[in-house]
Amino acid sequence: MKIKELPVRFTMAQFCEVTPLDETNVWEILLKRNADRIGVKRREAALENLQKIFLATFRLANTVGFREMSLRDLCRETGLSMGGLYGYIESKDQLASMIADMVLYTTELVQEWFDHIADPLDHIECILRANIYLAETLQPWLYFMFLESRGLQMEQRDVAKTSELNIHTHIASLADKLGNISQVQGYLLGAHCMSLVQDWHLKRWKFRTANVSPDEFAGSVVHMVRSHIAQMQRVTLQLVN
Amino acid sequence: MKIKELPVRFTMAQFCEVTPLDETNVWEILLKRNADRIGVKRREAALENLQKIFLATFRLANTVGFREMSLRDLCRETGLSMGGLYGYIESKDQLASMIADMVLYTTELVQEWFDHIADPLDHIECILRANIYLAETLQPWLYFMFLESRGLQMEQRDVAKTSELNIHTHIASLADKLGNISQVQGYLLGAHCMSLVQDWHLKRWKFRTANVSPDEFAGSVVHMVRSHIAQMQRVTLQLVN
DNA sequence: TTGATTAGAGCGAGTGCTCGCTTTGCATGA
DNA sequence: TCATGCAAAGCGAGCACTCGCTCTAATCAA
Repeated sequence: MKIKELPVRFTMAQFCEVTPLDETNVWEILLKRNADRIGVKRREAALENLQKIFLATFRLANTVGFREMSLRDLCRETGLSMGGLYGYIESKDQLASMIADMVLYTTELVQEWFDHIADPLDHIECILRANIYLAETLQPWLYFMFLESRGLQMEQRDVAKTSELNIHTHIASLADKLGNISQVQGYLLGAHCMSLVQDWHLKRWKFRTANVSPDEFAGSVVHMVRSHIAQMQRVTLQLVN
Repeated sequence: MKIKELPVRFTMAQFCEVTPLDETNVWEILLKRNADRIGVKRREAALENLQKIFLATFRLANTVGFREMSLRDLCRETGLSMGGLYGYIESKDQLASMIADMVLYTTELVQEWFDHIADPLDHIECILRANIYLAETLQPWLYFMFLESRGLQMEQRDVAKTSELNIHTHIASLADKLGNISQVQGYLLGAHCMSLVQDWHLKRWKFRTANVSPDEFAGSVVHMVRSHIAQMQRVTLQLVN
């Protein structure tokens, strides 16, 4: 199935079928995008160790924080030595940069997937669903970026902000197409959408204990956004008549 | 004006009139709650320096992060010396604990302010508005807690989570009173409310550049939540008939 | 053997915190 | 009014320690 064949109200399972970003080839993409910096030649070992390093980084950074996670902790957690670790990264900062790069790459990839959808409301629903399902697959990556971006170098620092603003203004411009919605209302709609979507990876602990599925969550978010827009149009029409 | 005299759709200005948490007496509360640990006796100087220390902490921690902010940075920023600083705090960790304590104190204070409001929908609106306006006054405190709670000691660690869960379940239980709303729907409503409210202090940079006022933001959030609830009840009724 | 990979001691920079010392603010007595 | 005395408050070099990172000897695979 291709992306263009997805129904508007697509599920997590359907999304996973069409996306080129599942949990196995994430590591291949990572290796490919940083091939020049990674000294280790044996591809299999490299993939395995990359996975170890990044999963351990997420485990440590997402519980105590990236800066307070020492490289000695990381070595113990991965089973690698200091020297071994430095075959894959060239500095601790650059380890964070690789994560930022990966997040930027994937979010930009999704950005244009639904430009073929004519109806602005449906277009918004697709963007919401895609970003929630993406946040399900890449949760530790996105969570890391949100919480640690302050500690990164200038270049990576604004990745999270720019990515957010891109989607935000995209949704606002779609709202503008609907008519009967003021500029401020459209702007706030965009903000609310971002907030609701990000909730899925920011509060993963909450939804896991409550046993809420990504499909239920996405359905609820979409319902809320659609109700909000419909009510705005209804009220404005009342005022106009 | 008393809290019980507030209209349901109260504004930021009205909220500021009734709340005992404005920007000046925050420091008095802070001093009072930590009087035993603060060595400095002269009240005026103490208040002034406490303000300097905490504002500088927010400035530094909210740009580079609390753990990577060194106490020497803090000294430079406040104009105090290392020894002078330690007249007000007993350790760097305890500086963070004071912030956590303050946040816990204020959020618990607001918790029961609107229990006299009978209509669940109005009750929810009041909770939403109060928490947004509170987030306007205490933005750096709440932002700090959200981003740094991982780095704190065990006791302070869950302050943010517990506080969030309290309001979340409170809203969910109010939704339950409305009838025609399933448990999952109510739970997700609570989650969405928290997410939308927190957006105001988490993305302050965005709303500042876009020149959105707290009243506009609160109005939009309330509109969205009310539309969502109304639509849920409408659809369920249709299914029932 | 030979090239790739690992191990882990070691380095200097930077950290949170202490402590002996100096400066400040203010009640007192003339 | 003004010198005096003395806690209170502030200062900052120095301590022990951890950090990110490097480097060389040992080990492994082919």
